[in-house]
Amino acid sequence: VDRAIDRTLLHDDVLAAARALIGVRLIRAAGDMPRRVGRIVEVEAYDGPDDLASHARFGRHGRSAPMFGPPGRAYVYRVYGMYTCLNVVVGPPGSPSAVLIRAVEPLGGIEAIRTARIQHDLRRRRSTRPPAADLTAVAAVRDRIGRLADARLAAGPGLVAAAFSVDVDFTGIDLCDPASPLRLAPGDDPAPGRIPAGQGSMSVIATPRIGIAYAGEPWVSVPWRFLVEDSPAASGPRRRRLPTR
DNA sequence: CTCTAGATTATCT
DNA sequence: GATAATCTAGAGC
Repeated sequence: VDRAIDRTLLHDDVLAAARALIGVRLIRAAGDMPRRVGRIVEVEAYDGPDDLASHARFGRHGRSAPMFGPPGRAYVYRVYGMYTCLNVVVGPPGSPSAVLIRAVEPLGGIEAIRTARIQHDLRRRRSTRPPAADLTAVAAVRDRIGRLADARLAAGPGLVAAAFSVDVDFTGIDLCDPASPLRLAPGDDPAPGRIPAGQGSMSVIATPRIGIAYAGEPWVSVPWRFLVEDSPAASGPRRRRLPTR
């Protein structure tokens, strides 16, 4: 069993906690499936009720209730009717801040991750298509996922949840408990928020957050998205084409 | 390569 | 009743 991260890492203000989560390992243990492990390479910070991009702006009720709880728990919700997003609750209890895990670089259990991605896509397809087993379409999904480079398997918030089989049932679980089916473990980085040399760039950059245009200024512009510069596993289009294994 | 439409449903006003 | 912390396919260049 792995050691979990030190929860006090998450006691800081939300920006410090978000930065500190870069490089941390996300671990998924599911029954008899091989253990899935990845390195967090991209996050976004959502601050208390004043942040008009945050789900906490509606107050302490409904899906966002875990945000108001103690740090280190998961806040998981469904978005756009079909995707799931994983957050780490941070800050002292009562301060409803959280960090969205936007992208993870797969390190272990990669075939299990691929399988989970395929299952997720097929499940999504099943709800919209007739129940007939459309073997051509199923083969197309398997083929598309099978060709993806490892680094693209969890390169977006909805893809992280799909790759690590995170469902909304997981909201509220303790990610700092080494016995949790989904947990956080320390990376072997030389310093918080830093990536070892040879594993890509050392630097962590900050940009505005994605997909929150509704929040207006200043929230659309504050640089509260943190990512490993040039990481091939970060979300969005890549500059360079990746080998497709 | 970039751009855009459309899928889908819990949660919000 | 409207919208959303997204993603993919397909069209156009």
